[in-house]
This record gives sequence, structure tokens and C-alpha cells, in this order.
Amino acid sequence: MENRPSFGRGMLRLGGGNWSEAQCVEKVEEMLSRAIIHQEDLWGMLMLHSPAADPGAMGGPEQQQAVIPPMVLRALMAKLENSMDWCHLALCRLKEILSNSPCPPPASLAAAARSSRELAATTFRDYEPAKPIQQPQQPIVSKPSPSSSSKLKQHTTLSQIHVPLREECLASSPHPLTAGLQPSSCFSAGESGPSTVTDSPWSYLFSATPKASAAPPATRDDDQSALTLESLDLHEDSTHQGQQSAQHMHFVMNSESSDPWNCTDIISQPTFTHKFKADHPARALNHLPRETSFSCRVDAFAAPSCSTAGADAEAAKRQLGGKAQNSEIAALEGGIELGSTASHSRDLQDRSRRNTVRPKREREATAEEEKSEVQYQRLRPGLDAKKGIPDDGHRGWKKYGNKTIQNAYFCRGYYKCSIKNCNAKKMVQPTDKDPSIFQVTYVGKHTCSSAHPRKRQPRANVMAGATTFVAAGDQAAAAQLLASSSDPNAAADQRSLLGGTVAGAATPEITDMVSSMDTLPSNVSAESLSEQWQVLTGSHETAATTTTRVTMTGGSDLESVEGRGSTDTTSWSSDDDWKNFASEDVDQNDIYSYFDRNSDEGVIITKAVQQPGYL
DNA sequence: GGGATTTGACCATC
DNA sequence: GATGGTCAAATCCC
Repeated sequence: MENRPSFGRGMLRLGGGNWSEAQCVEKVEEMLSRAIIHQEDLWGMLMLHSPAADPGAMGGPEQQQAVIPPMVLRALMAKLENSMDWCHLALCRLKEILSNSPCPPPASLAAAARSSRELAATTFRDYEPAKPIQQPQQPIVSKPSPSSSSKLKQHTTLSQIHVPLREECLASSPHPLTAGLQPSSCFSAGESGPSTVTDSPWSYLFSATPKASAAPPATRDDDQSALTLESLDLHEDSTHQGQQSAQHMHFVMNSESSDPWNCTDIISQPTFTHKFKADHPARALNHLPRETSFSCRVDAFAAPSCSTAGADAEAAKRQLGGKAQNSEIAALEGGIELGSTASHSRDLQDRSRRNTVRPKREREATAEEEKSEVQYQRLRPGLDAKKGIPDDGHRGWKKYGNKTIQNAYFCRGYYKCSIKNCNAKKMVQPTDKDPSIFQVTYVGKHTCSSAHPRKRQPRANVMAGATTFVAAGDQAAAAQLLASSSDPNAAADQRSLLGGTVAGAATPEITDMVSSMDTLPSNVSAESLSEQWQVLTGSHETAATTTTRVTMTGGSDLESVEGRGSTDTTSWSSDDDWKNFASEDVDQNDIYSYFDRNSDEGVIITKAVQQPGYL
């Protein structure tokens, strides 16, 4: 399985190189941040069905039998909350170590502090009252490694931080550790500009960093997307933290919607300005409201000495002529700092400059490179499980290599077309943040068009999952459908829908992408029922669904039906196909057509999902 | 047994 | 020297 790190005989290579302690700490910080994201997601999913959160959601007795016992749910939630507390605490501690400047807990924290055993007794009172939680009772005192070559070599006296204990659930009470902090106070003494947005519990710190769209930047004139990042610029501040230069980012955002968990409040304030300064672009991004979907225009970009995320990664790719080292891009996208030293910054800047004179290899490969295309494809549970990678419809891919990539958790698989003399290749790599989404880089074109018929999808009935996407504007119904779905992705989509859909937010790219059932035989009539656009903020996707009712007349002499997406077509050529056909991957851009037929009438739903840059 | 996959080695490039 | 792409022998699996 190329999608998992290799262990045992093929020991995972962790990229090599010497990492300073500071870099290791940054790594840990990144891991903790991601852990928190997952914890919050899980917590949110638990909240959706928690009887404590919604006593009326239990339904009848049949449903009660099917759900997790309330006491277990509460215990799970308490576990999650405790875990999240610890992650927040660890992050605060790490940042304190890094900056070597103690950041005392806010007054609200001191007021909130109680003993850990008291917490245990509180959170587990309904489940396992006597079970203590292993938590340190004393403030952590750093023990610098004698071999350290970083600033950590110096003894760092850490401030006392008592374990913050929450008495209320996260939905109604922000974390006490962060409740009293201004946006950048934990990182630097940078200014914290005015913000008219009341930070929600989900947007404080270390949450998912919104990513910029890879699509051409949209302006507010031609795009009604929920959030527009008006400008983003970076500049060096060599005076910051001694010799380490800092990337300062300034954001000016106009937003009509941001936090899907508190969408109404944001909508009531159609425009807000959020300015701040942080000593790390990724940290700056962390202050953006969580789970937002936006486009951005990069007005200026300086090759970073530290990682950025999303927009910066894309900008870096462009800046480096699309030939940036994968390690750098992976680090950029992952928010991982490859090296905090000035030398690494210079290296990146030099690389950027070198690209004005294109390397020999690149020049020679120009023709081929122009044919490369990067896509993000989602693994469809049940359909792609066997191969472990998304099925793009081509039958002849042969795997010829597997490689661990520096700073990427998952291996990259190398595939080429098995047809003789065909030069098509692709590289497939799960993204770090969501292994079910793969970055697929196609290189070269197929020269075997007649020899690789599209692979017919298994005729499993996936209609139940497909229909869940048509309920834009009817979030409750959609959520109910998704909740009843067995699709593991349903929870995420449920969160997305519950988080708020924005009608009329389709981008021109999506408009061009979707065309449903434009070729029909004479005995089939099609009636377009609806076309819905929505921004699935929770998954950073924009989705379009078109629903077409299809009626077959004149008996079962169907010959062919085609549905066409932007780059490919799907077809079924016999009545038997028509009857049994359930799902077809229309093309590689996450366009799916679903068909369900009862007697002579069916409904075809085409869903197009645009993943903005993905990540 | 044969095709597909894995995996260490090799090579090109920076 | 580090890194990514490719090769090919070994191995796996149907």
C-alpha cells in the first residue's frame, strides 16, 4: 500500500537532514495544531448527535436504541475537551519556549484554574467518576538538552500555567487559556488591529488555516463568494527576534460569511476588517476565521524563510515557475517550517531568482512540463477502496515506483500507462491534511486513446449518497439525509451544510465545468429541475448540483445516453446499462453523475466540486 | 503462472 | 550531499 508510510523492511525515511530543536518544536507545534483540528471536528460531530447538546434530537425509541448511550457520549466529549485543553496548553508552552519570553496566563485563566483531579471528577461524573486523569500537577520546567545548538540551549524559565479547566462545553465557552488573548498576543508583541468580529471558540488559535483558491482570483465585482481576501503582502522585518527575520502579513478581508458555526452573526455584519501582525505567516493565518472559503489575490510575495499556507504555497509555486521542490511546497502547504535560519531563506530566494534563468533540465522538459496537470481527487469509499487511490477512469495505469517524499507523511506513487509507447504518467500522493484527497499530477498525454476504454464503475447503488447533495437551501433536510447515510464522508458534508450554504456563489470555472445530459436519444426527454450552487465552507469546496429528470418513452430500446462534463464524457450504451447504472465518474475534476431509475423515469444528478487549490 | 506491486538501487539534478 | 524520478529484481496475490 503506497498510501501508508513504509515500516519494517522498508523503513520510513523521514526526510533526513539535521533539525534544530527549534525546528523540532515547530514540528510538534504543527502536529498539535492538526490534532486540535481533528479534535474539534470530532467534537463537532459528537455535538450534532449529543442528547446533551440537543435533548430533542433523540427522536423515537427506535432511534434511541441505535445511538451511543448518552453517558458514553458525554464521556467522549469530556475526553475530547480534555485532549483539546492539553493541546492548547502544549502549544502555548511551546510558543513560550520558542520565544523565550514567558507569556503569563491571562487573568481569566487564573480564575478558571482548578485542580486536575477536580476536573476529572467533573467531566467523568456520569461515566467513570473515580477515574483520575494523568495530568502533571506541577508547572513544567524545561530541561534544555546539553547538545542543543539552538537558542533552546539557554535555560528557559517557564511561567506557571495551571491546567485550565472548563466547566462549560466548547460551544458556549471559549477555551480559558485563549479567552483573554488578543489575536497576536501569544506570538509577539505585534499590534492587534481593530476587529469588529467577535472571535468564536473555533477561530481563536491553531485551527484550520483557510487556503486560497488555485483558481484565478475573483474580484468582488464578478464573484459573490463568501469571503474575499482583498490583499496579502509580506515583508521582511529584520529587527524581529534578533537575527531571525520575520514575515509579517497584513490582511484586509471583506467578509459576508465566515464561521460556519456562527454564520448568522457574521452575516449580520456584511463587512469587517481584520488587521493584525504576526511573526509567522502560518500563525497569522491561524487568526483567520476557521473554515472559511475564499479567493485571494497575492499582491506581493517574498520568498519566505518560513512556511505559509495555501495562498502562499500557490504563490510560491507560481513564483518558482511551477518547479519548486516538492519538499518546499509540502512544507508551504503544510505550514511546516523547513528551516528557520536565514540561510534557508536565502536559499529559497536564490532559487526564486534562478528561475529567471531556467535550468537545463527544465528547459529541455518544457514541452512535457506544459502538459502536466495537477488535480486533487477524492477517494470514494467503497469504489476506490481496492486500489487505494482515486479511480480516474483510465484502466491501464501501472505502478512503477513508490517514493517517500521529504516532509510528506504519505508516499508518492508513480504510475504510467501500460499501453505500449504511451507516454502518459501520473504521480499520486495523499495530501497530509486529508489522506482521502490525493494530489494527482498528470504528465504527458495519452497516445493510446483507442486502447484505453473508460472503466465502467461497479454497479453498486450509491444513489442514497448522491441524493444528499441536492438539498441546497434546505439544510435541515440535507443534514437529515446525510445523517442517515452510511457514507463516512457524510458527517463532513453534514457539517458543511449545517455550516451554511451560500446560494449564487458559483464561480465561472464551475459554471463552465458542468453540463449535464446535453445529448439524449430521441426517446428520452429531459427536464431540468434545478441547479443549485453552494459553498461548502466546512470542506473549503464550492459545489454545484444540477438535477435533471429523465423520462424514457417508447419502450426499452435505448441506445445511448451521454452526460458531459468539462473534459470528458460518460455514457452507457444499452438498456441494461441504463437500468443498472448507478454512478459514473464523469471526469477527473470531481464531477459525478448519479442515476437512479424506477421504471421509465429517473433522476440524474450531477455534482461538481471545486476544491480551491485544495488545502 | 502471470500480472501487479513493492522496494532498494541507481541516476540526474540542484 | 540531498532529493526526486525511474529501473528492475523480488515479492505478493489472484
